[in-house]
Amino acid sequence: MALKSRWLGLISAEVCAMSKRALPVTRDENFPEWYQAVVRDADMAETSPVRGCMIIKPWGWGVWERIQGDLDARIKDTGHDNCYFPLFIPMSFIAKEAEHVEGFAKEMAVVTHHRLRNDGGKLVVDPEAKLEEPLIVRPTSETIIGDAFQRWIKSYRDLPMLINQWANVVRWEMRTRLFLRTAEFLWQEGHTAHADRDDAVAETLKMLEVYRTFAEEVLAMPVIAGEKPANERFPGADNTYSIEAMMQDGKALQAGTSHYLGTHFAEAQNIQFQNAQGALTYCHTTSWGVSTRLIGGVIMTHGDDDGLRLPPMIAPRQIILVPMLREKPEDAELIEYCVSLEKELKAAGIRAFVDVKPVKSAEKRWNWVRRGAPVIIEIGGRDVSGGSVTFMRRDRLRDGDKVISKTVPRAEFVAGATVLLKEIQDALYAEAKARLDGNILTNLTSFEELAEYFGPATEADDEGGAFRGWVRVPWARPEGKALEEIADRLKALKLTIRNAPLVQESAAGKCIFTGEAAKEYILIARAY
RNA sequence: CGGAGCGUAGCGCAGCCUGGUAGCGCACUUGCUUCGGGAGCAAGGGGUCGGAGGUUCGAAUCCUCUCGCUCCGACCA
Repeated sequence: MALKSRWLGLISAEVCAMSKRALPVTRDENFPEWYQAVVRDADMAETSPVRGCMIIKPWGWGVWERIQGDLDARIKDTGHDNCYFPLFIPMSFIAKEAEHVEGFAKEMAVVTHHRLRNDGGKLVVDPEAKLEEPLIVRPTSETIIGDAFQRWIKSYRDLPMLINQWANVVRWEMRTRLFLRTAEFLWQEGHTAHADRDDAVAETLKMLEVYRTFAEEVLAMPVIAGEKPANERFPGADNTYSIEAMMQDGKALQAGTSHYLGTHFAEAQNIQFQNAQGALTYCHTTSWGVSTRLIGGVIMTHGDDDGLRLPPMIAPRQIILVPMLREKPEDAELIEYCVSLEKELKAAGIRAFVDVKPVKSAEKRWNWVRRGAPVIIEIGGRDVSGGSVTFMRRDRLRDGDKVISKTVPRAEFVAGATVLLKEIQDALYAEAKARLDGNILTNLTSFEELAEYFGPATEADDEGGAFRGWVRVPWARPEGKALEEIADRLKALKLTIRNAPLVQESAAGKCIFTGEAAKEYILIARAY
């Protein structure tokens, strides 16, 4: 048994002998550590000199670009136009909507000065350069966009006003994790104004559906779309909807939200229009967004113990060609073969890439495995002479501990490459879908059973302890104080209500919290 | 901001208790040999031990303060 491995000293010799994985830690050993290892070893991102902020590396950025590209098209297809609003928002704007301020006040970055001064060799903030009104760095843009809407919207003929922007926002979070929660993050935020409630609610649900289909079709990440309970609403919203995805440790990840804001912002910012009868009326507004957090969701949905597995649709490079270079004259032939193959694949609309870096081919292979490239081709002399292609599928990398590679005639590979990528996309989705469907418990009828299922919230759970899925229970949709109490009881178990699925059968039985007749089912889970 | 743990080479760690100015594995560089595959041998490069004070003849090691990271709590896309 070849135990001479870099993992010795990290993992026991027995574990090592059993399998050699591309990451220093497995999901079972410690899920949070595994997550960080993937982010690092897949070259996705790293922490920055600024606390809580991240540097998105080319491979991670490439994924974001794919996400942006596809989602942007869907947003435009549903009638929205892109635009851009400033990073800075006058502090007075934020103060306009009471709940909104309340929700964000504790995590806002504030700009108070506009100049530095050299004070005896030391750079200091120039007290003379104090801004009359402090600016806050946008945590979201409802208020500054609302201010524009107020000027842009005069008539019912201006409605609906449908806009979107791709931007960075800042929320000064206490605790950050790369992609999942960073102080600065990237997102798109859609903002719309409508003549009436029905139209605004329809928009809110339409965009939720755009997110759902996007997550499932592009990210291969199955989600459950539903409405958040009142205590989880966006500050200033009448209704908040979310899509929730199940990570491999069973926790839920809110992957996107859509809000019906009623007339709260319209009233606070005087967004009014004259209706057909000439009467001045408040608009109903919505907002909706998804962020770089999606990338964290992709990692925790599809990653395995060898690193990331990217759905082909968002992989910056879909098929990697690794020539088995040996620093010999034949190398040129290998490279030529790879380059011409790359050309053929590109002609078929595939993002192919020849990795000619002067690095050992085995090293290159494992680097691409960790990064999650969907297909990795290795071309040696035999492939060149035989006109064949030897490749690995990242989604089915191993049979036991053995790496599976397959050799097929070159023409056959090229002809089937698009289908192959589609198969990988579908396989990743199917795997994740089976996990989601198979881990929602629906037979619990009391809070005690719920508590028993999840067990006491222990430290061990946080290191990849026992897997706990989600629970679906009937409830009576209590509000106000009753809801607060329920949230507290759940909180003690580290649980939250994720959402009430939009698609569900009519509720039967009694609310497990209040004992009243159930109105609907809700999902409860531990969450990110 | 509270609780716990941790900061020693790019990554993962040992050394700290019992002070004597750094070590291991992987990665990196060079050479030779290998080669349908996460190679072997040899020779190298890289660290002011998170930072600042203090104790001491002498500090990675002891003391104080500070900064940062990870996990948990509160908060959240």
